[in-house]
Amino acid sequence: MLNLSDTESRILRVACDVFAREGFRNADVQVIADLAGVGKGTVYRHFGNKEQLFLAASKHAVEEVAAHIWKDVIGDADPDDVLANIGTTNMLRKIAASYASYYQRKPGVVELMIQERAEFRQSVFPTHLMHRAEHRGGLERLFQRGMERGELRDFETGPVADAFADMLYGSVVNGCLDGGHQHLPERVACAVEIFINGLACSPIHEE
Amino acid sequence: MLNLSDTESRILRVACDVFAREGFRNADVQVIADLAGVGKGTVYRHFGNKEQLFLAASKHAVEEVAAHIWKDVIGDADPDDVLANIGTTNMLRKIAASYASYYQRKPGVVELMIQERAEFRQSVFPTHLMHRAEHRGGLERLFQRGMERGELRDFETGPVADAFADMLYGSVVNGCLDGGHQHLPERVACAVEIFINGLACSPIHEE
Amino acid sequence: MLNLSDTESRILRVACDVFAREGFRNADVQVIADLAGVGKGTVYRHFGNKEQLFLAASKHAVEEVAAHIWKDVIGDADPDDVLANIGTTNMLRKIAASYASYYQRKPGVVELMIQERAEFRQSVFPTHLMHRAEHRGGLERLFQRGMERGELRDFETGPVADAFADMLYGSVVNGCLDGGHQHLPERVACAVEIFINGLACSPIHEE
Amino acid sequence: MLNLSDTESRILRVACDVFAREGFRNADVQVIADLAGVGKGTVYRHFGNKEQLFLAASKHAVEEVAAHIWKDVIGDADPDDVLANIGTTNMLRKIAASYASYYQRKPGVVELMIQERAEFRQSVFPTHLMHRAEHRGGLERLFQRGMERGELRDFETGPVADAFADMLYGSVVNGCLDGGHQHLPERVACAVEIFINGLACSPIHEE
DNA sequence: CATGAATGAGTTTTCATTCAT
DNA sequence: TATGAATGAAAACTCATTCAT
Repeated sequence: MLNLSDTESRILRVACDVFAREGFRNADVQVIADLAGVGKGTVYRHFGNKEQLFLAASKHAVEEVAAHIWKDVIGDADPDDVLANIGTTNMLRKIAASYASYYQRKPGVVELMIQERAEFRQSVFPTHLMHRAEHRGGLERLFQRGMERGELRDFETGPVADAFADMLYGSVVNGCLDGGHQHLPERVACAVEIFINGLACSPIHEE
Repeated sequence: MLNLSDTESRILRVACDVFAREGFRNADVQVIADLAGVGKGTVYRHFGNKEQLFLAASKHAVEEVAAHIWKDVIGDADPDDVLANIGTTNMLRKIAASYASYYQRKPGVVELMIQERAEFRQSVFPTHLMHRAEHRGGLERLFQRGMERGELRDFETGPVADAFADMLYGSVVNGCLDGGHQHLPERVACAVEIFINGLACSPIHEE
Repeated sequence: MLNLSDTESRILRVACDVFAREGFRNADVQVIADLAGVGKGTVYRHFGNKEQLFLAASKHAVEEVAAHIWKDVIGDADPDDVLANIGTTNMLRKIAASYASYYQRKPGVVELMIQERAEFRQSVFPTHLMHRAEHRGGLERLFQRGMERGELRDFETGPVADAFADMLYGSVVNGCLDGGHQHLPERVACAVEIFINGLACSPIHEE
Repeated sequence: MLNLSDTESRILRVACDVFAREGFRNADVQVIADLAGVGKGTVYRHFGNKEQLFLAASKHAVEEVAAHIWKDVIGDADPDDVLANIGTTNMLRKIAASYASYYQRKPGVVELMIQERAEFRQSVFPTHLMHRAEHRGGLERLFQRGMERGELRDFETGPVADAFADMLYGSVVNGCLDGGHQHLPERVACAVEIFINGLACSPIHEE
């Protein structure tokens, strides 16, 4: 996000790869330095310690995801126009599809997310990311609009946003095992479809 | 599952705690041995190495979850009778609720799952567990029945089972951050409700 | 002082040498381990960390000095008998001479004392040591006796003991530079003589 | 002593503080540069390396002590006049008192001396300093005069000067532990008094 | 002259694993 | 079979020194 020097972004790129491949604990800062073509001291000079390096790499990766989705779903258009044109449910489908396709191409970023959750007990991912992706209200706002437009049933937006994010998270984390990332788009699409339309034959919408 | 000596099950119990608290890499086998009241060599004699110890602990914990859910949902009754009595969707609700309540009480087990995914790139959790939990067909079988009974729409059972499991996984993993485990039941219940009934106002079931 | 295992005392002996030769910061624990013929881990297992190792080595050395002086000056006799036989001033001379001869033979111990003062801002040495050496009253007690016996002028014992110890300390520390330790006995003897008899021609004893 | 640029003397002043506080090994040249408000390269340009920087700082501090004592004891007067006026023993008392009061105010300088002794096995202090302080014969010369004037008993001046310096050194080094520097003047005064008048009741001057 | 980014040699410390008792 | 002392490979991190700007 902030201006990164050339050296810093090269280190960060390499760090993402190495941390994704080896995991946080297993990764050797020396290896990162070597692959980035700098001295180990340089890595420490710029990022302080291994932990901060990891966090920076993780943040960096996640911001790229957010930027990618935004570009994919909204592009240069006005978000409201897009929403008006395609409707809330299609918007959700597009977001999910964009998500899935990103991680299909870069499954390493999933490992980064998992490492962060495992080591630091912080999930950089779900809702927060979406928030950023929308640059305002975020997912909750999207659900809010959908309800106002009569496209979605009435729910509290918070829990629904959580549920959506949790589902994506679960799909991506479990879908990226043993090369399963190749089927990520289908896996996510199926989940989203159920999420939107429900599994049961006779919905109790009118309850 | 297999017959564990007294010593072994004590070690395993302690290992679960320590691995959950410290993470796999961070955990010290010496500490586990001390807390279990045995020598370090004894731990290695029984479990070979740290990795196998972790895997055994993880498996142990997950089997307890499965047993708990089975007892909670099925008890001593005949599974088919239970299903006939309460219906497929309520069965799903009960499974999810049981799950949530278990992890609410033992959030450490969630950390174990995450560690396993992070370190060994294996998710011990979702489908597999359900399989075991049902002691036959598992989740897929349940969905199969639901479709046959006309309670669920027609889907391929595999992807639906994945979607359900992914959703639970995501809810639990993200719901157990910063003491959030206290709200796990609500979080899971909301997700399941959406999953069953859908988010959209006008389902396209008939499309 | 406490029972040291064979391994521990070997490590300690080597550590004294290495710390004396290289200084605390400059010493490499690996070198100590190698010279002691044990693995580096063994050193850490027994002494925790470099700092504690140093402190243990320093304490060990100082206790040897104390034991040496005691044996030299008192031997197996009764301290009071010795004092009665030779008088207070000769006792001081003997203590100082024993001190000097010890450090003449083992100038490395002086470096240990200096390192401790420099790194940890604690002077393991002067009064304290004497205290231990006497196994009761210590230096102060000796001065007390001397005054009671009319051999010494009236002073507060505390400051006098400090002055005596400071003088010994200064002589030893400065006398062990550039191989000067060979002249340590003379240097110390001269200082003690002045200390006892004064430098001025017309003492103001009767003031 | 030599002409120092503004930058150099600022660096030196800061270096004294930092070395005194942290010790030689522990001190970080970067910190010195920062506190002096210059780049790290500038420090190296002016002083070559860390060791020379320390030695320069130490020398600087010691020269200040010497200048202080000189001013305190001699002022602008003629040294011989002062000596004639107050006598040798009082001169010694004044030197010691001035010494003590200086270190009482700047105990950091003591640490510098100790560091130098510990790291470089050179004692910048005792005799040498006095030499400089007197700008000729120094301490030895003073004792020489005292003997000629019949104020001091006959001794070899070298050993006596050593003894005096050792005693001051020991008092200052051991007196500056744990805030003990507040009592430095008393500690030193007592030692000097003993040094001058002797501890024993019946001096053997006439032996 | 001044600067401060880059470097990498050098050290401490940890801990899984072994094996003699 | 149980033990726990010994081991040493492995890694994080520091900081004096250099040198291009």
